[in-house]
Amino acid sequence: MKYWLMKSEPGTFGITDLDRLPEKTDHWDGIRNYQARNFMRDQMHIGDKAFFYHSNCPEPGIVGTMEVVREAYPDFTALDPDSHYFDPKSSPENNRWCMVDMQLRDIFPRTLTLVELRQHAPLGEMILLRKGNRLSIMPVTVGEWEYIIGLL
DNA sequence: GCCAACGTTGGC
DNA sequence: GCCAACGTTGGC
Repeated sequence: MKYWLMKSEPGTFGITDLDRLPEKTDHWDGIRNYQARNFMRDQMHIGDKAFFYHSNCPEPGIVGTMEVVREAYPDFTALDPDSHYFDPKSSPENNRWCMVDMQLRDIFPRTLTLVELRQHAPLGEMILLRKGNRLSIMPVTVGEWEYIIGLL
């Protein structure tokens, strides 16, 4: 089993939005970065766990956990001309993009903010904390996962 | 709203 | 295959 971190803007889709959905499950659509896509397509498996990270908001940070409940399948929003995520270079026969289904596990009692995470030396190597990082889906090591859970 | 960092595109 | 121009991300 692997561990991940997945970013979403709470103004678009936050953890409370996931909490309100049937089965607390949704497809993680709109990933338009090859590295993030490759992680989903090649390495994410049912049962993997992921941190839900709120980005581009007043208090960026980790707000809870999720679990992979469906492995990669075509991201239909790439084929929808009305979608913000429409990709004219994708077709039903050759859709460049994929998504996975995620189910909510825990909502943390407080946000583990980016500011707080940066204060912990054991997390110094986290991809999230590296300068210039922009990945929206990234792997997390077991050590990092357990350390972060321990901060709660 | 600014802007640094980085990814993607496309001309050559 | 290089690289300038452009677009996007996301913290601040």
